[in-house]
Amino acid sequence: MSQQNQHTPEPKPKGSAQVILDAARDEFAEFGLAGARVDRIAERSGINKAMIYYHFGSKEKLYQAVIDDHFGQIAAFAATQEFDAADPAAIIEKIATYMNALFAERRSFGPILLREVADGGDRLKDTLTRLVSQSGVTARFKSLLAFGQASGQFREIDIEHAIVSFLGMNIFYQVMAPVMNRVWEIDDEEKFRSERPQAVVDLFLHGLIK
Amino acid sequence: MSQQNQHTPEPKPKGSAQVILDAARDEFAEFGLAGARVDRIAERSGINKAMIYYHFGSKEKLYQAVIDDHFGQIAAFAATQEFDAADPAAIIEKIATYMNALFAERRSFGPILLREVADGGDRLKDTLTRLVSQSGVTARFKSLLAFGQASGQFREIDIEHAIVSFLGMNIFYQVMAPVMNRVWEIDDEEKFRSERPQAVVDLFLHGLIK
DNA sequence: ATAGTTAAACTAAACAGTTAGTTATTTAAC
DNA sequence: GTTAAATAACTAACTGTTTAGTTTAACTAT
Repeated sequence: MSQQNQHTPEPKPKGSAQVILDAARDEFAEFGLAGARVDRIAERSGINKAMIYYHFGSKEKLYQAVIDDHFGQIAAFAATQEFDAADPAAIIEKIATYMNALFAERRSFGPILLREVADGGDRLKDTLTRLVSQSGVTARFKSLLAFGQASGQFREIDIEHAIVSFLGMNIFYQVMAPVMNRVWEIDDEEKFRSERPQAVVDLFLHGLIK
Repeated sequence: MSQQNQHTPEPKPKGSAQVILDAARDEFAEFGLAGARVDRIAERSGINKAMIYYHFGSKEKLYQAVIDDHFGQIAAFAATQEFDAADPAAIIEKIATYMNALFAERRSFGPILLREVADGGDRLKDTLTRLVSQSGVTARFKSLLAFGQASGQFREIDIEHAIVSFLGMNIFYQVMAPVMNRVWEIDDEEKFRSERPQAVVDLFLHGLIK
């Protein structure tokens, strides 16, 4: 049964709080916290403005709820993943592919992230720090590179800088795409985007290897 | 008369349009176009609000003027640079160092760029496209990589992806610093920032070499 | 005269947040 | 199992404030 067929008397596909959250996500991605209009979120969601205040209390709290929702979903996905492979290259490729998919599938995430960082990132720091430390990506990535160095596969390089470079290669295009495409005359965005993880992994691994 | 001492009748170190522009740059970097307040720009600059409209016409036009001013200064600097070295590694290092210095010295540039990209980047595309094509960085970078490949120094790699990766490595930390520092526990931001160009060039070149 | 400038008061619109009241759904009492 | 009370979900209209942008009436230096 897809939704409720037959005898179920309540046809509620989504709670209205979730409908508001979805509309708010799009509004905040498009206009930012200061530029977003509560009336417009009400219009987009088809739900009365007073309900937004009823459910979320204020525009600011609604914005925070959107961010928490985003990171909650990422954390939920990350929790299901296993990174205990013996092959460093495979793990690196897996991370690159996941990050790519994250930005490709949740297009509102990029703009919200950019604006939030421009605002100083205060609403991000706690949630993101918790997500990063709980999922343990940094520690795993570090031990992975350290292992590669110890076993003589990888060159001696600064691990912190390598992580930042890896993240930069991955995320930069995903969030900058609208401008990059125009300036560097990339016509087929989807094609280029889908090629990215492989290109990143290729350059990164060659950069590491002795 | 508090300002003018002695005999100088015009104590004008900067035209007031420029003073407004400087104050507006900080305001827009901090709050974005929608979040910026014209009254606050007047207060910051110490110049009456009416003068802002006298000189710039509207908040939107003032914002565009700030962006044009930024890119104008970058273009002016780029015009003085010479990239005709025979050594690919030296050119790559030069570009990395310049990009680093750009974001380090003009801290308001990062936030404005981020917000502008989140807004779709329309106010950026024309100016940036002109700047990139006039300075010819892309063409030069491409021919540089192509030369390296032809001469057998560099591996066969996709040049577009390599450029995007290089830019990502360089720019990502510069604009994301406030959040990155916190999440990845980077204590000495200035030290890390200054190390970046070398780390980027090192990884990138090793990634290219056969 | 003219261009640049200031301070202050003003307007019209936009906006976040509220209110008073309505309808639906759940809970408890009989 | 029906009813009444309580709570949750909802609405249209309103309020008070903020804001971009204007105007006016002065002043200063060329």
